[in-house]
Amino acid sequence: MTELEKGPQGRRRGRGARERILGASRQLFRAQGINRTGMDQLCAVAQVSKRTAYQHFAGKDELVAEYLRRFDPDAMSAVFDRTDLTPRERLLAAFEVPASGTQELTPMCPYIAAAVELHDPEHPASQYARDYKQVIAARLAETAREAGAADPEQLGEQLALLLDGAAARTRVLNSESFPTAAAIAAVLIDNAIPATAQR
Amino acid sequence: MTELEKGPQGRRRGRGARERILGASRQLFRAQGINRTGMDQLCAVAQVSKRTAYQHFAGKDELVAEYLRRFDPDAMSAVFDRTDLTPRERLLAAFEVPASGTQELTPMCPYIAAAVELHDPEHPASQYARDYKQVIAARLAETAREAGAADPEQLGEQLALLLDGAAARTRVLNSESFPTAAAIAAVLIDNAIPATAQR
DNA sequence: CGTTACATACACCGTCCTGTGTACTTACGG
DNA sequence: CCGTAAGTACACAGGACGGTGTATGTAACG
Repeated sequence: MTELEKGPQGRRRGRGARERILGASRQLFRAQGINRTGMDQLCAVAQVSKRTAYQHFAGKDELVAEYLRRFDPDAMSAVFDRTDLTPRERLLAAFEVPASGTQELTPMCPYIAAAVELHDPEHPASQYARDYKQVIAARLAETAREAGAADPEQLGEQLALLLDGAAARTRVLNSESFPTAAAIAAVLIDNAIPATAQR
Repeated sequence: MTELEKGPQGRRRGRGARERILGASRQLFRAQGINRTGMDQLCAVAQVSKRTAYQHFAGKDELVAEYLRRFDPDAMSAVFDRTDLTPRERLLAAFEVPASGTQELTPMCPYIAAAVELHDPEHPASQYARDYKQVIAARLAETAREAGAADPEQLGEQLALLLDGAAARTRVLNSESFPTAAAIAAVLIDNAIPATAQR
């Protein structure tokens, strides 16, 4: 399952090596973690020769960084760019569990996972993870401002912390924690928006 | 620095091998992570021969599990067993940054770090991490009950999520997040305790 | 057609890792 | 004082890992 599109014949390969490598990265880094995924296995899944992989990426570190960059390049625009919701509803929508019908857990936020696994704040991927987290906090703050929060920066940082807490806790406990985070978020949002701004 | 107590002469070693191994684990797993710490290096720091290490621990996995078990065996009793504080104050004290005068960050919660690094929910250390997190949530819930919270279980789970969020976010952003978590905790606690129970 | 950029197969290097085998030394306790 | 348990030194197996060298193939495009 999750076979990663395969051509008519068993033989596929051919031209799109870079994309196939990044696809395999998403699959394997999520399923096994970064450190436990060797380049050999990754190339096998991607149906790409090892040589080709190293012609596209200077090393595994660069591949990991690119994997993170590709993961959510527009920073949860599926939530923040929704025009059918009020700002307040958008803030709450950020905590909705994406998993639809399946029974599987929300996967660990890959940015946190990478920062922990790589364990080096100077690693390009760690730096990007930091940037991403700050962008998300900024977008939350911006939306909080639109919602009329008294201190939007603070509310943004608080909601960002809730997202990370839910991600970490879901991973450690092996059970969904986003509903708890959503409940907290509701309290914080109502507390942060002055009564005069609510409708 | 953090030299790990050294005897009068440079030669130390001798009898307390097991404890020295666990001491070195604490030091190195924290500083470098579990996967990036080899048994060779660990034995060198512990001043223990590799053979001795494997006579005390069946393998690295068992050592990691024991490292976690030894880390905080009484589940934050320094916070929860304080008799000089009201239950409400104890709940807030859980978010105080332990670092006193130093400028270093709160280190990543080793239980989350282990669960992410090992990446296997069946690993003994991952199971213990899960247990530990549940114990902490239970102690928070118990304290919440003493403080008169309307739904102590829920408040306990919420505060536990805040702790994990602060830990994860501190690690990713490389800047202290516990104050933010403490601010949220204060809001949640005041919201959860009925006015009649407050004083 | 021929050029060129992309991809492949496959062997291989050096390094690190967990873990073991063996033979030797030290120190405590009865 | 001797037996036993604890620790030591050191080499090495066996595998995974990241990464490279080389020579070959092939599809697209001018």
